[in-house]
Amino acid sequence: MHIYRTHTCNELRPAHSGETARLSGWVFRKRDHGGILFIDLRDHYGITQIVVNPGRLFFETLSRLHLESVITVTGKVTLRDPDTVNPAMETGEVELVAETCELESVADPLPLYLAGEEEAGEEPRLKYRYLDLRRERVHRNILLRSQVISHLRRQMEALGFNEFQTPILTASSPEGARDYLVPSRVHPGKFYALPQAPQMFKQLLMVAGFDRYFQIAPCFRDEDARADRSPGEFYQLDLEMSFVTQDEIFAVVEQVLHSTFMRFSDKASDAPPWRRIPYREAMLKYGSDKPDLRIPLEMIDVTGIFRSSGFKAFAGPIASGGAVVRALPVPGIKGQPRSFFDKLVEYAKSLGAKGLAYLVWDGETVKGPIQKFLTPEEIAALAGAGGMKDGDVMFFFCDEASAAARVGGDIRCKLGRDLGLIEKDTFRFCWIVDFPMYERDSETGAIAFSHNPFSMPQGGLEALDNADPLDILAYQYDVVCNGVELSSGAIRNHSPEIMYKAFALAGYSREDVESRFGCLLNAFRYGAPPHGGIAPGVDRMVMLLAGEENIREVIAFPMNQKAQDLMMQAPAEVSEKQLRELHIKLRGEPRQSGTPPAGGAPQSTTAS
RNA sequence: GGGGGAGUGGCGCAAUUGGUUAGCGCUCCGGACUGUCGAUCCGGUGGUUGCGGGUUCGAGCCCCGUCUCUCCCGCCA
Repeated sequence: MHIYRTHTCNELRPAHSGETARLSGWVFRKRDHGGILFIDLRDHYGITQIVVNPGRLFFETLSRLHLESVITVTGKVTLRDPDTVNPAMETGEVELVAETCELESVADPLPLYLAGEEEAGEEPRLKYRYLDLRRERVHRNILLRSQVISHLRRQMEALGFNEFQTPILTASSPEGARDYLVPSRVHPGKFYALPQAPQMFKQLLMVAGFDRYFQIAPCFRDEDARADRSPGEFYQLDLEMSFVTQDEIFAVVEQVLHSTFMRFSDKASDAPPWRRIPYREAMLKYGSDKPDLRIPLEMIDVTGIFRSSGFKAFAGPIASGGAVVRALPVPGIKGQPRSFFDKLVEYAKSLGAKGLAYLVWDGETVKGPIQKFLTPEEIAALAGAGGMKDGDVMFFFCDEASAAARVGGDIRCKLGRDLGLIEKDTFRFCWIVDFPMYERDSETGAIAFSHNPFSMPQGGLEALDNADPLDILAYQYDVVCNGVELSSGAIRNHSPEIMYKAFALAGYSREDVESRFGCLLNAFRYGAPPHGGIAPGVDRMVMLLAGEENIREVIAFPMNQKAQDLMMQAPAEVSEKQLRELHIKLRGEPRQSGTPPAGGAPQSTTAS
């Protein structure tokens, strides 16, 4: 007999009754009746009830054993009496009657309680992550992640993609997020950077003629966390294809993601081809470039109706500052209490709006704070534009276009949540296409790349030469699911000539481009295939599939919001010897934390 | 860098407008119990209410500072 187990804890069934079996696992729960002891023994696969009868030498030991101790139990598989069957357990028709028992690992009292429904706070959970990961929900999430990644690999290989590795120690990229830097021992004063994405490498693999690349790629960006953004590192299904159009890339992503979402979730999922929404339309209708299409509300532009109206708070900014007015019609909420509208006005102000105007269609009349400023004709025009019926309410957002979109888009989502309008159990996918190539920097007023500077501008060189830069669109696209940006990609600019021009519009000289992107530029001089790609975020995909609101729930060992690993205590100080080898001298004194977290977190060092 | 929320025994939470000795569940420790399945019952240990100052006859609660966690903005080519 195997020294640890003959079966897993989710294997024994009535058919095994009478057999002698051996199980190993963690003591999940104990029910001690003094004369008889029940132990729920848990392993990766499931739970089996162990019965310990009185008289066994190990009865007393087991009854005093702490939860989560690891034991090996050998005994007879026995059918339970019909009235003691537990239908909630997969092994609930049988139990193992212990004859011998080995203690493999005796547990100390636990800092977290695992068998209860209530969940500990994030801090203890992350500090004792190896315990937290035993809990069924997180355990299942991590397993789902493993299966999703495996499925993605098989899909990609079936589509003729080859998986590559690219360097982790590489060069700092001059555009984009803050880099994580790694000092060089051999080259004093020089640094590697961890890749923000394998962007250049995958393009160079296309230049090298490999045609179809993919990688479950680790990406490192020193940016602050969000609920759906892990600080430090995350994974992308990075892919790149040669000799392709945007449509072909879309087809690959639609097939791979759709098959993944169908396979790993019971929720409905939009069948390809997915809706394509131009960036400008998304910003107008949804106030966001990652619209949650489960919310059945859309904004409209009503700037023209207010331009010459008597409502000076809107007409003034439209005339003088180029403000716009966006309207959000919401059906059937005239019966909401006054407090509902007051709270929404306060909420709008908290978002930076000056106020929140609205009109209520109530029977034959239209009421609301701004009704008295508008003529019947103007109100009729609004009713027509928004298709207003009795009971409907129209909210107005007047500001510079991006601010109006931001506030309107936020309130659209809030109303969707608060009014319970979000479609249940559904994944709504869309492509956001035709991103602008450039935008005006809000601080400096200069023209800057709005997204990826390596994207191919629509219209090519001719557009760069002749069009207003702010009107030029890029072959740049995002995949969005339920308001979560899953992926961003582009058809790349593979022409040095177009690249010089594109960068010139953003204020880069030829010399700048050559010094910063010389490698890619040079590669493109020796025969570069037209190519493009995309990189869906694996963590976010798993988060959506697992139904989690927080990305840490699908990462085995996540860092906290301040980019600390509470379990490994990273980042940490290093020895003077290590610093000396790396030619590094710290500039500031170590900062004294007021209260180290329980267990003594590392004191952070300020190297400003 | 900025804004919101939170911080009370090991864990999760409570404590009327500022008013008695800071309560409850779980864990833990001791005891009882032969069919439970979040076992039950009895008893017990465990707290400088994150930290430092202030107001007050009196502070878990109010004020100031500070630290920590979290959500958001900035940031994320």
